[in-house]
Amino acid sequence: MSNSKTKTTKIDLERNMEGLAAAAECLRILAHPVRLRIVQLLLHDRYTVGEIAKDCDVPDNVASEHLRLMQRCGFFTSKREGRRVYYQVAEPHLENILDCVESRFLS
Amino acid sequence: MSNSKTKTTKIDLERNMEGLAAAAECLRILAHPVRLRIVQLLLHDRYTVGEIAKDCDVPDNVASEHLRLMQRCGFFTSKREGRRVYYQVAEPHLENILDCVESRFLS
DNA sequence: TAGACATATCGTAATATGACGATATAATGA
DNA sequence: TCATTATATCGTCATATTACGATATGTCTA
Repeated sequence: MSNSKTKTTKIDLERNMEGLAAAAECLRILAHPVRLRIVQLLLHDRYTVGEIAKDCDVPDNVASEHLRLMQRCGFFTSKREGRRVYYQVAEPHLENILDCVESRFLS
Repeated sequence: MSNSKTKTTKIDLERNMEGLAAAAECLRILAHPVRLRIVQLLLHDRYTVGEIAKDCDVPDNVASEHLRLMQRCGFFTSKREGRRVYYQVAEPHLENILDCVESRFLS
């Protein structure tokens, strides 16, 4: 097991595991077909709950729950305008991750 | 909702959703701290079940189950040598995805 | 202010996931 | 062959996730 080229301290390993734990949480959020679709949409423009629900073919409350989940972990922000609420991307790394996903699964 | 620049057919949308469904499955597999650690390890070298279990600080059978899961979805292959079984990466895109993850969560 | 519309939240039931202990299989060596 | 080591599999329980219907909240307009 000691075939690594660079020295790694116990602190480094702890940091690494903490980072991976945080990453796993975010990936779990992302790991849902409707939520991936929502990310895809919001990377191109902002949308209301209703628009997203219609595009994804799910009830409004389900769309709202997905959006809340992703807002909680920092992916999106929302802004009410009248009776509508617009969501938009807040986490810049989402673009990179979706690029990876798309290059593997959509070609 | 019709503010897209390029035309998208119904077929395209179906393909897209299918791709996203497949992506979601893979992301679910990836979305676990121990499994992310295993991917990290195997991207650098091949390892046995026991080595992985020790590094990740989990029982051997748990490591074995994680490895089986990731082998089932095509991430890894395994090769027995004597009583040991070596696992190694089979899916080249794992490197890209882990790069994304690391650039966001380990810096 | 009443009703309609858009969104959010809550309770719940079905299903999936994760970890564990026990046991099974495979390979080695005494 | 028997004991040991390495890995795999199984049954099970605790917990997490998801979707759904019902209801609540916020906003607009008649």
